[in-house]
Amino acid sequence: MTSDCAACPVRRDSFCQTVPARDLKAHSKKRSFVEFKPRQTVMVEGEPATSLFIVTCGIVKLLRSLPDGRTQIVGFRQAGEYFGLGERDTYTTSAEAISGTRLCRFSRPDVAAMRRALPQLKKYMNRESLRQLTAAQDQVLLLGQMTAREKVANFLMVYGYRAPGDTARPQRLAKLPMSRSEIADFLGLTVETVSRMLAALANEEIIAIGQKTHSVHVLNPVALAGAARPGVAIARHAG
Amino acid sequence: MTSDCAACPVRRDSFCQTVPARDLKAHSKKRSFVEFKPRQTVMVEGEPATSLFIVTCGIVKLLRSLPDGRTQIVGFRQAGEYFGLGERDTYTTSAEAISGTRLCRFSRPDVAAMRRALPQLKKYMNRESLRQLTAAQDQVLLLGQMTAREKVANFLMVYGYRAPGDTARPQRLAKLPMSRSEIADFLGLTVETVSRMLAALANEEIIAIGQKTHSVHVLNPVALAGAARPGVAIARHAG
DNA sequence: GTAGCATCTTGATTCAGATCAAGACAAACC
DNA sequence: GGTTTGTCTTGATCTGAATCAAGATGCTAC
Repeated sequence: MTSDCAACPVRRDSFCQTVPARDLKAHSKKRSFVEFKPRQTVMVEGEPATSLFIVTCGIVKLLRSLPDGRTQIVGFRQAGEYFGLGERDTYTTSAEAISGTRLCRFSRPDVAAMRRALPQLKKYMNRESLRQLTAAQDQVLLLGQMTAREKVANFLMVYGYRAPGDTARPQRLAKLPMSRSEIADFLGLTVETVSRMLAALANEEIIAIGQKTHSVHVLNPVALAGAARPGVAIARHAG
Repeated sequence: MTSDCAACPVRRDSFCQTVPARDLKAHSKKRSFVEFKPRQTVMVEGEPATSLFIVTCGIVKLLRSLPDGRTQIVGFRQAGEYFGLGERDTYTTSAEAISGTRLCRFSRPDVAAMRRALPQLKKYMNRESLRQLTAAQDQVLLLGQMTAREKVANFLMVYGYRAPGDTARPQRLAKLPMSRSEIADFLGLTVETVSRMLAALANEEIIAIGQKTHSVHVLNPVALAGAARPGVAIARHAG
């Protein structure tokens, strides 16, 4: 169950840390790993909800769509987080791999059995769904009240984390795993506006944008926090 | 535990239906009812999270604020629903009574004891937090992608429910419990825009607005659903 | 009654962000 | 190499909703 991808940071309180792989194995009959390439669909909104997915490696986006094609990303899921089974017997979101992704898939009865047998798993899932609720409320505040500049700054505060082991000066951020249009769909903006806001922040020397890779480097974390409004941040992995 | 206010509809799967009052009483040592007047504050974002509240009667709004005063309503809670204790050890939202409200308050240890002793309560709370998550994602889609007109139409589809026993023709909706400014804070709009959109819908004879009470009457549910975009609706009691 | 205050509506104007349009740049292919 | 294709950036213009500003209406108190 542990991530075998050194680049994927796993939260300390995550699934993998809470429930050792061997315990899961003992109680799950149909556990199976699934791999997804970038842009590949994992599940589709409205289809029967049969599986619970746990991210082992990579990053997945959860999305909701309107009939006319407008799409909103309601959250991201990273290593150690789960998605899939929820309130209803159909999936309430679609899911798509952003980077190359490895997921652990459990059938509904397996999940029920494991929840019964492993109290620490049940506890983890309850805590995690509360965390996802708080993150979704963060996103509601962001979408409902913030300006485009504030939205982008907040996004960078949360998702522009430094890669582990990166000690370079000036402080630099890892290449964002998501594209400009994914950032836009998450923030309720257009690609053009996201690009303009990044350009503006770069112009103020708060960030620098990599010439070739489009990666984002934070030059002035304090000013970035100011642009995001102090005391306000969306939780990582909103959802 | 049952609502003693006939006007407050209680969902069939709600707290009150799931867990009989006597069972709760047996396991809770410090259970107490609290009453709130309209506009009275129940809890404040950032303060230590000590209580879980269950709405017995009335309606409560949950809100998040930015340092500069901008406020976003992240959800409403009605009879049979709970709020308060969540992911963190401080409240992540403030709560304020909209109508006159009666709440049932439980201390943290009492909640833990009851969850241990009453499996149906634990199950209800898990289900309910998943429902609140789905509702919050509905709101994210609404805030991120919908126009003002669509937002207001969706809101009416969900919160403009018919009062029980109201069989009048033409179909009429109960007076909305929340003010225009509360609708605005929930939809990420301004009061003026909400008022204008309601006026526009009234002008198209999709709804009628009560002259004295500002209550909203639906004249043409089909057209209203059209304005909200078919197949898209925010779940009641978004949260 | 009417005075005071809060809420709601309506109109005029402004502006942030969307839309439309054109290039710039990069990775993938032959 | 050159061509194709997709993503990103930049500029010009448009527009939906915010803002600013009056009024209208309703509620409460006296």
